[in-house]
Amino acid sequence: MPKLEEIVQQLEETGYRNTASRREVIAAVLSQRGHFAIDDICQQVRWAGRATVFRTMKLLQDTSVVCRVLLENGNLHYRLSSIGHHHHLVCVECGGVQDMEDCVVAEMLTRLANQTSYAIEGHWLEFYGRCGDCRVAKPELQAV
Amino acid sequence: MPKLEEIVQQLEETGYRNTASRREVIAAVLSQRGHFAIDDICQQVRWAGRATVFRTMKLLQDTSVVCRVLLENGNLHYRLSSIGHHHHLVCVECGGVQDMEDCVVAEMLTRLANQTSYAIEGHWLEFYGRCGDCRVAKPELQAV
DNA sequence: GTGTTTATTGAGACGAAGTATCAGTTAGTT
DNA sequence: AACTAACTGATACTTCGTCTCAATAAACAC
Ligand SMILES: [Mn+2]
Ligand SMILES: [Mn+2]
Ligand SMILES: [Zn+2]
Ligand SMILES: [Zn+2]
Repeated sequence: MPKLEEIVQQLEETGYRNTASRREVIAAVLSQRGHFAIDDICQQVRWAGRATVFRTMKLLQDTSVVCRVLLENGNLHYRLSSIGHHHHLVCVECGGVQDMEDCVVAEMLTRLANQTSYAIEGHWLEFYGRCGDCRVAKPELQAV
Repeated sequence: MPKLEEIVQQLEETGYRNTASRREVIAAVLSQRGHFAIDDICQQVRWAGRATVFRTMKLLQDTSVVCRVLLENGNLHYRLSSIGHHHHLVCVECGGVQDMEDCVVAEMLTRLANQTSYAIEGHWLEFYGRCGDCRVAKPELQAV
């Protein structure tokens, strides 16, 4: 979990400038718990403009500081990420997210490469369910 | 691949009314090739309003007449679907889509149920790559 | 420090996607 | 024919994200 200074420095080494707005957005992101929408950052930020929030979020995606979480309703959220490529287990009740560090489909990629003529370049995978706590709280609903 | 009359009849049996607008939207959907956006339907339709197109598309999703295709850029498209649960292999160059009838992660679900406290209720999985034809046309780009 | 260059900023316009409202219409039923 | 609940569509609205562009401020060289 990198700190503000580390992130800024890494950006500087890649040629990005160390600006006050950028720092404010990154600080707001680092203060988040769980997953959050871009709009959450926009509201938490004082002077940084909306466009800058979007621009900075894209930078943080590219540098793997945050990962994207596709909610079941289609909304796109973000989340601090200390690991590389991974997938999510999202609780549809409490919104809790669990990282799955082992990529389930990695082993599938070579199989796909053989069975089809496609060259696989990427994939999107999210799991939805109800976490243990929520199942205890409302046991009447059970997965099929 | 169900025909218009079959779809309408199935909807009627579920309590939905057989209306002219609904038929027009469904007919437009059935005329599509490959994947399409809702806006494509809105433009192809004469009298049916935009709200009705969205409403009817939701019906067609629920009855598995169409499936959703999440494009790499985040756009949501639709596609006629004759099969049940499946996933997609999307060519990022030509937009071609190939159905993957075997669900790769099905076997993973029981493993997840054991390893975590989550009750898995659903998942989203899409693959992106370049199809055989596009690879032949522009062989310089190769997947890693 | 001063000046130059170039990336960056933010206000605001814009567009796409989807939802909410609601008075008027229509399908199915009696 | 009358009734009623479902449906429609125009329109307003929200949310998400991009684009533009004049103004600003890093970084760097002197
Ligand atoms: Mn994550
Ligand atoms: Mn499909
Ligand atoms: Zn993966
Ligand atoms: Zn599946």
